[in-house]
Amino acid sequence: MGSSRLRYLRRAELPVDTVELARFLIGKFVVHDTPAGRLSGRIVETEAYPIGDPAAHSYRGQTPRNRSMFLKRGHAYVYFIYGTSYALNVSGEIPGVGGAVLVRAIEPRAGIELMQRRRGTTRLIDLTRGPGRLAQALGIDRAYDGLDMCSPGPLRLAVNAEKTGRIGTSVRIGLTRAADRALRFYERDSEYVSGPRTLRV
DNA sequence: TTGGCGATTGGCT
DNA sequence: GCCAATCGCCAAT
Repeated sequence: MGSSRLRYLRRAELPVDTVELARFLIGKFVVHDTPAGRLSGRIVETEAYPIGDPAAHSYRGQTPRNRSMFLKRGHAYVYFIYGTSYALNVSGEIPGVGGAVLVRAIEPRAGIELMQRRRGTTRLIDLTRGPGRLAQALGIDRAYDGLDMCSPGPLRLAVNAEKTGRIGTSVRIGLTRAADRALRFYERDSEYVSGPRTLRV
């Protein structure tokens, strides 16, 4: 079992590049400490929304909604989409430059019971597969937008001694613009990756 | 002030 | 696999 102790990631450990960060974050952990206990999961799928990307919310410049994308790397950018779901991102560039990594799927680890309650299902596989689902399971909403995940606080990035499996690459999911760019990263052997089978080789 | 649209999900076929 | 639900954002009026 891979349950060795977690160590919080320092900002200096994060690559100063959104695409590199997207790959780096595979196998790392999202940790949410709540009054009801710790919720955590191992990141198995990400997408990069880098500088100059027409599909990125930051493409047309800073606005009230996307301002967290312009914070120094390691800050949470949380947005609400389709009237139904929140999505958790990690900013990936220097201050004033927009770029972020969408966390698309995690493997649930700590606080599974609480996640099941929040999600209204006990099926592990459906708990945190997809950006909206993992945000709901972890209890992340707009209140978490702008939080520094590399400083003391409820939401952190962490790592442990587990090895990361082979990482696959594909186009991103659900886009119309810049839909051809291979900016999605995932752990090949994970059961907890979202998206169609055809994107999983 | 407004309307078109989106980095999704869940339910139904 | 397909499609409706749902609502905040922002470019254009």
